[in-house]
Order: sequence, then C-alpha cells, then structure tokens
Amino acid sequence: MSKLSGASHSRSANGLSPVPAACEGGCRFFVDDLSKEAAIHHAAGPAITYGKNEVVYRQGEKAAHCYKVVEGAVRVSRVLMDGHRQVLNFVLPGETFGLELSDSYTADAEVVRNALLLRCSRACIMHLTDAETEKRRKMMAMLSDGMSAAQEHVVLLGQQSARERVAMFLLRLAHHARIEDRGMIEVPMGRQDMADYLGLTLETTCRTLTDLKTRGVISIPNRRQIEVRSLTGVQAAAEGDL
Amino acid sequence: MSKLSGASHSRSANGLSPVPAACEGGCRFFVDDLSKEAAIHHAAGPAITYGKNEVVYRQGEKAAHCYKVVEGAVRVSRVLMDGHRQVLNFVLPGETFGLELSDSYTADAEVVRNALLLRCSRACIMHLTDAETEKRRKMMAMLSDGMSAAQEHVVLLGQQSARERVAMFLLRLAHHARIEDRGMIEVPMGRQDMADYLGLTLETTCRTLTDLKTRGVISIPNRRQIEVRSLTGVQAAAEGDL
DNA sequence: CGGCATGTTGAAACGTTTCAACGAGAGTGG
DNA sequence: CCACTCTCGTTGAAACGTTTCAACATGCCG
Repeated sequence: MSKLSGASHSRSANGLSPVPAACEGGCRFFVDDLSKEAAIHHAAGPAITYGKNEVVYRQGEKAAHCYKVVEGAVRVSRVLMDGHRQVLNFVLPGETFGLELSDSYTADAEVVRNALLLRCSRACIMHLTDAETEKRRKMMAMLSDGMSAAQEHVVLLGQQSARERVAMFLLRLAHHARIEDRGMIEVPMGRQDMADYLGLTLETTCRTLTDLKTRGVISIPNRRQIEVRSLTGVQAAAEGDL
Repeated sequence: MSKLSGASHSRSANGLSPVPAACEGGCRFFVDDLSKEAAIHHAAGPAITYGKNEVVYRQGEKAAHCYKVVEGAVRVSRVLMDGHRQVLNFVLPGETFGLELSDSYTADAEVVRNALLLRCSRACIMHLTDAETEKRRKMMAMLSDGMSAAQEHVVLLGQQSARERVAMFLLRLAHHARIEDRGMIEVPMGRQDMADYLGLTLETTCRTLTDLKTRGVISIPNRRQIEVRSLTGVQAAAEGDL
C-alpha cells in the first residue's frame, strides 16, 4: 500500500545554475493559494499520493525533503520508549511539515487517510532561499507558523481540561472547514489519534465528545463527521465557560 | 524597579549602507560562543541589564527586537483569560528568544532574577539575513531550535506524569550546568514558575521534588539550589522507571 | 455473514488539584 | 542585632477529574 506516483521531474530550469532535481520550475512549494496547487498537481506536477497510514518519513531518517499537504491529512508524531505516542500536529491542506533544519527528522510523519502531498528537497529549499529573498521570507514564515502552532499546543496541554482540549480541537477543524456558525466537520483522524494529540486517553476523548453532544453544541452522525450546531457553544466550551 | 541601563549605542559601522542603529559592529547576535560574548558585553557593548521580574516585552507589543541571554534567565509565558499562566520556555544563557516573524510578540517575556541580554532589532536581523548567507543559516537554526524545544515541551505535557516532568526539568538544568554524574544546580526560577512550565500546580511540583529527595536522587539545600546526587537516578525518574 | 478494528459506555482506581494550615528565609526598621 | 513582616515553600486531607480495565456496540471488509 505505498507508492510514490506522479513524481515527474525535469522541466525548463530558470537561469540559475545548479538547481537540484526535485522541484524545478521555480518550486511551487512556496505558492500560497492552495486551490491553484490542487488543480496543477492533480494534473501532472511533482505531487505524491499516499494511502491510509502510509509513512512519509520516520524519526531519525535523513531529512531529505519537506512537504506541503494538498489534500488529506498528515499526522506528525513521536513515540516514547514506554510506547506512548504524542501527536505533535495534524497537518491539513495548505500547511507544511518536515521543514526541519537538522540533518534528520525529529518525528514520524504518517498519512491519516489518503493524501496528496507536494514535496521539495532540502537542497532545493536551501538553494532557493539563498537565491530569492521572497521565498526566504516565506520559508521563515512557515517555520514561524510551526513555532506558534507548537506553542498553542503547549498551552492546550499545560492548562486545559479535557473538555477545553476537545473543544479547541473541534474549533481548529471548524476553522479549517470555514464554519461560521454551524456546519459539518469532516474528521479525517480516528479517536485514538485525537486522543494522542490532546494528551488524553481514547476513552476520555470519546466521553467528552459525547458530553458536548449531550449539551447540544455538536452532533455526531458518524465517526468521521461531527456537526457543529453552535460554534459559540464550542467556543464557550473551549474557554472553560459553559 | 526597572531600567534599561548600559544601552550604549553607536560604533564604527561596517561598509554596508543602511545598517539600523541597534546593532552595529556586524551584530554579534549571531556569534555562538557565549564566553566571548559575556566578556565583550560586560565591557561596553549593546548589552542590557534587567532586574528581577522585569518585563522585556509583552504579548501584543510590536516585535521590534529579538534577544540573546548572556547571563541570568528569562521566562517566556502566556497568560490565559482565566488567569492561568503557561510558561513556554525558560531561556538560559546562550539561548535566544523573541525571534518572531509576526509583527507583534506572541507571548510575554520577563526576567526571572537578574539578567544581561543582548538585543538586536528586527530591521537589523532582516538586513543581515538578506545580506549574509552565514547569518541567515544561523537564524534559521535558531528558529529550528525553538521549534524542537516546543515539541519536546509538548511531549512532556502530553504524556508524562508529574515525576517524569519534574525530573526532565531537572535534567535540562543539569545539562546546562554540565553535570555528568553529580553536582549542584542553581535554580533561577521559583516553584510557581517551575509549576507553570510543567503544567502542574505549585504544590504538586513541590511534593514531587520532596519525593525525589526522599528517594535519594537529589537533595535540596535551599530553595535556589538542588544537588543532583545521581544523574542516572534522575534520568530513571524522567523515563518512568523508578 | 462472520470477524476484526474502532468506537462507546460503566465502575473503580489512581494521580493531581484544591483548600488550608504551617514553616522557613530574606529584607526592613526599630 | 533582633524582631517583625512578607513572600515563598512545604505538608496534609479531601475533592475532583482522568485513567484504567472491562464489557459491549457499531461499522467496515473479506
């Protein structure tokens, strides 16, 4: 269940001399607008398709590429010696991961369900960020985004109750789904994944979801969908009011 | 209780044209070796002295500078609406903070006890990183370090028990104090600070410290010092064995 | 239609928090 | 220099929330 499809290379290089192979054509990695990206790469770009639970890279491997999610979701996690797992991030469409400056990856990255990823080699990143101010700025912005995400996560884990954690998580998904007041969230990851991200057990996560359902702020038609019935309600839960 | 002493500016600029005022002389901000730094800046460099609990910047303020700790310790934290505080990081000598790419700071930074800080304006950082590849690389490495620190913190908060958290914290301090097997740790921050960093209450932190003392892996001569009697023991505690 | 992974619920055990009281140390003024 | 005070740290006991273990439900795939 794994293949690196559609990795068609070689295109007209720009003027600059030794451009690494993995992302010619100016490396669309730095392009912001995702809809464009999706369109382009569905065609024949250097996008890669991954299947459910497929491993993108493992902790300790040489950090050769970084990635942008076009479709699907990726789980960045670390496994402790005692077997516990902490999910560091769920990477949703438009977001990047694997942008490490250390020589090897510091966490595992696996696809949650199915995903289409954009890939750019480290060498290419380095080349481009050395040459082009604009892309350099963008890359720093990416690093910076990753940083603030991690800090939010720290606050979540350090200070929030189970209900607040789950609600905040839903809020993030709702935001990504552009929900204003009410609407359906597609939940790509399973309960165990959610739990590992939130620093809770599977059971607590589940119970908390049920609790929010009982309070009427959400409904759960099936395991992969959660309907937000009142975004305000979820926000209240996330802030400890309720 | 607050002043920005020793902010003596203006020195011979290098050849490059519009170098912002705050860090001439090539901006020693990117120099790694701290002992040199300490020596230089004790003299008359652009180092700034801060007193106990003095605020370096506040969340939301325009992000004008970033900092490197030469002496002392800085607490980077965020306060939630419910009054709880999460310490995101304790910045020890040789480490940097405030290196944000967003327009305003995303957290508060306060000095724990007394500190000597090196400061570099954002404009200067930008100028230098646009101009010099070497410094650019270094800056990315700094961002990257901050990132991995935050991720370690996430794992700590998401998966570890009180004893593991406290032990890991001690381990970090011990590492910084270059303790191999046994030795004294100077603890710059108070118990409440530790607790807020570890996502525990003050009481639990305290009890856990006592517990480690009872088990003989540390001793606590006074509130600002902790003696590591067996680094292996602390490591064991940090990993859940014990 | 099994069979297996995933999700849900219940009850008891556990660890952390909370509230409350008490100690110890540092700084200040008599 | 000592006593006072105030902050900070330590300890105790009960309350609370989360985890654990166990059973059961649901849905998906062969």
